[in-house]
Amino acid sequence: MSQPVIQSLTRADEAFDCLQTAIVIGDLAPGEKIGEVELCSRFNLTRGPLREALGRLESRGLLVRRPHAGVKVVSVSADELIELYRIREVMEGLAARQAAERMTDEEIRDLQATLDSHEKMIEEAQGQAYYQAEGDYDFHHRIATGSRNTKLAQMLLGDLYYMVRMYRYRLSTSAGRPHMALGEHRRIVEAIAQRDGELAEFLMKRHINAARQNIEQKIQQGVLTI
Amino acid sequence: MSQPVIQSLTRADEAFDCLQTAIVIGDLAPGEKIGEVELCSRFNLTRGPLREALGRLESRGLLVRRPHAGVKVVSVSADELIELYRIREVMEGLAARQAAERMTDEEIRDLQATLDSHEKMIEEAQGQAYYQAEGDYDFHHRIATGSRNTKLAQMLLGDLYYMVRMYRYRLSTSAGRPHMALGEHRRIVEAIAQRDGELAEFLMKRHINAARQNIEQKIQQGVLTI
DNA sequence: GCATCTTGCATTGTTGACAATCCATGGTGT
DNA sequence: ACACCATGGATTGTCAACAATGCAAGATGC
Repeated sequence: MSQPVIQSLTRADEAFDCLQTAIVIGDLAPGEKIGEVELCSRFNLTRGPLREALGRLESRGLLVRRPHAGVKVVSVSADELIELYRIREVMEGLAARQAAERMTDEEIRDLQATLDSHEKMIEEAQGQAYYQAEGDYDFHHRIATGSRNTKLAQMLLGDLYYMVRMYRYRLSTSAGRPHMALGEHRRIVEAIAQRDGELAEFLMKRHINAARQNIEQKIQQGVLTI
Repeated sequence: MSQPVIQSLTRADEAFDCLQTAIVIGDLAPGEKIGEVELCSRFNLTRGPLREALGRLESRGLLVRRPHAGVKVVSVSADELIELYRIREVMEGLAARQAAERMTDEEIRDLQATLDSHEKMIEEAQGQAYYQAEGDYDFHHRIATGSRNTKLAQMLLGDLYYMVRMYRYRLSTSAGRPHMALGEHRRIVEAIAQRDGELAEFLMKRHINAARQNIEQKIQQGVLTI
């Protein structure tokens, strides 16, 4: 008998999730100053749980809080976004290497199947970059957990990705990039399937490096203002 | 006129600091289950601020919380400690590289002076590994902030170091290691002074790799049980 | 007319009481 | 005697009122 494992979500947890997604999808814009009472009415909470959630969000760096002065959503500059990608590069490189060493054969097959479905999506929904963005997230998510490195996965999934996703809805990937990214994903998985950790790390680093350059280019062209 | 910048610390901040240091120095042992009221009386707080602090600590991974069942200090296994060092390796490698590119000349001079004082300490207090441990922390701290990568510094200083320090008081570094570590530090700073980011990264990675192997060895020898 | 100080208001921080949940102990039935 | 269920106690989660602090608007002096 599998236990239900409902483990009654506490209000603070709900508040945390709500706020986090609200920030990530841009419902709460970066730099926006928000009052506690306003948030309470908006999410049907009382201030107790809300404050606990705010504390958690703050320690994760999604919002900043000055005593008696209020709380506002963090706004990362273009430079900081680039720095985020530099961090991703080394951390996900490590994740890929450890994933190559530790993922089960079944997980790898699943990953390959995932890429197949992504390919289909890209072909069918030509130009619909959204799927690719979600797919990209899915891919990196699996590698992070596949590393079997608890803290690494926690830092990637709990900290970095949320900050990156904050800006994803503005970063409509450029025309040819989804196809290219898929190819890079394919090669990474190939390396993992061959249990070649060193190669997987190298390819992953290059993959994220390319994504970073893509963004950097757009910022310089003025296409993307942050 | 430099502003006082007292910015009234809130009770929750105090609570957070108190608990964090209590956990780090081992006053609250890993795995120990702790009640809220007990903590309140121990640190002279009320439950409101305490709970907010607990939330923050939880999201940083220093303690785990099950709804209605209490909170206990996280206990990291030997394997997880090793994994922590793997993460440090890549992240601090990046920090060293960026520090080499961005630290001011003054900061570098300060860093060199710091190493000089460490050397003195090691010579004078032969065997007193504590200073070395603190010194080691100081060194890595400066490099992290010197990287000018806000998020990177935040992740290193706010997450990883605290977890590593939890176990530092047990990891009395072995006999010859302080001297060797100091030499490694020297070479890293040298590379930074020459603005050779690539070399700084390489040396830092090797430095942390050596520390990891040192711990791994001790665990295998059974000297260190976690 | 401009700057500075003061006062009032709005917002955050804190507190203690109340409600909901879990754990353990003791009882009962088989 | 063992297992299961029920009840009591303790602990956590939640709430609403109170206190403290910062911010802004208005008044006053230069």
